[in-house]
Amino acid sequence: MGRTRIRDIRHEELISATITAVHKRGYAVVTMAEIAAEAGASAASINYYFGSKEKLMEATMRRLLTLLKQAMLERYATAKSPHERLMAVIDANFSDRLFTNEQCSIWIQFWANAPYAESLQRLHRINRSRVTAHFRAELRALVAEDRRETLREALQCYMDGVWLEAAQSDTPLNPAQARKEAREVADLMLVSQD
Amino acid sequence: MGRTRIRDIRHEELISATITAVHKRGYAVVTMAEIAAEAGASAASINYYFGSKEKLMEATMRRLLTLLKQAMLERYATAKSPHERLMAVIDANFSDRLFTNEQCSIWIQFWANAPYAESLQRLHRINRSRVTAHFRAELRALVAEDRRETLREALQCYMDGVWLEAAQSDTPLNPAQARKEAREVADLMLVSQD
DNA sequence: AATTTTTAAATGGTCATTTAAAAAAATGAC
DNA sequence: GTCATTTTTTTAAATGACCATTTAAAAATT
Repeated sequence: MGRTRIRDIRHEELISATITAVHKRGYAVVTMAEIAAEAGASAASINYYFGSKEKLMEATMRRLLTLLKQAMLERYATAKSPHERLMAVIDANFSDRLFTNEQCSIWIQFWANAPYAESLQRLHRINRSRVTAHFRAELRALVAEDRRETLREALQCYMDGVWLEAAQSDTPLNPAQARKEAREVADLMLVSQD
Repeated sequence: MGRTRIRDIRHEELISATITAVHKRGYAVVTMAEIAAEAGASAASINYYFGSKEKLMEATMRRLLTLLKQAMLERYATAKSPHERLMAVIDANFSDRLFTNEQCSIWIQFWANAPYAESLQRLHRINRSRVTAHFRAELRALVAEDRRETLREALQCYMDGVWLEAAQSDTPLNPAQARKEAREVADLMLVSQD
């Protein structure tokens, strides 16, 4: 058992601290010392556990992707129809756990820096592909082929845009409201199809 | 006449160089020396003309906002109906002059850094307010009141999302195609209204 | 000759990463 | 259980870069 216990705990702590510190200070300027302070550790220990600042950022982004994937699978489990499953993908993106100021903020930070760091770009693409695949699968049963891709693109861009706007907000977000609006928008687009 | 001629030329050149350099290297890591090299000048001359790196970034962002405003006004001039004016706002955002890899890229860079720099945040808010106001004004004649804000939000988020995605692309963008799709999306949402 | 523009070099500061040593935890023989 | 030994974890301090900004002087323009 607990062979790697401390190692795991420190990974958790330092990734958490990274999320908080990047949100507070911005990816562009946050320092190892600031992240370490946030976790009550020293900058040197980050390198002991992660090897470099870049690898820490990569691990942090990977954590965010895992959270989103989990939220998506959770909701998929109980959804029965294509329409319900489409809404499950939407709900996952705006779930209480994910749609917070801190996470929207850091998500955008990674997003903006993805084009300049191979490792971030890879992760970013994997994530987008997954969401695209889910949308395509469910829209197949809901929308005529000639409009399907337009609608999928529109929905995905809309969701990205909501996150982008949320990242600028300095008042607490309202995930339930965001889900409701996103469902309305999706239905608005689907209506003209039946 | 030409009293401030050279000054104006240098401002132009250095802002252009900033756009290119930030696109190439990222806001997070671009240096004064790189920007200067892009313009065939020295880092010291940037400080001579702009005072500091931060002020250069602010001036560059201001230039981008001016371009967008101009594109919007140009198209507004020939639009006659609310629907045409709505499309004018959309077209402006995806005009040939603005919807390029370089500009989408730098726009996202500024966007991501706005929460951490007072001067950028101010400019960013001014811009969003302007777009919001235009949309509200035109949608008033096109959409019932109870759905108006949802639709406006959706459209704005969609457009932001398209820019965000464009910034990740490494193949040349297609502004005409983007305009066509955006119009389709807008009409799709308007259809369910009449 | 006076003013504006330009830059090489100096300055001062910041930061990621490494190093070397200390502290803490685990191991295991008794 | 205890204590010496080995391994893991932690950090203070050193290192070596890098960079924005300033300075002082030269070059260009008026």
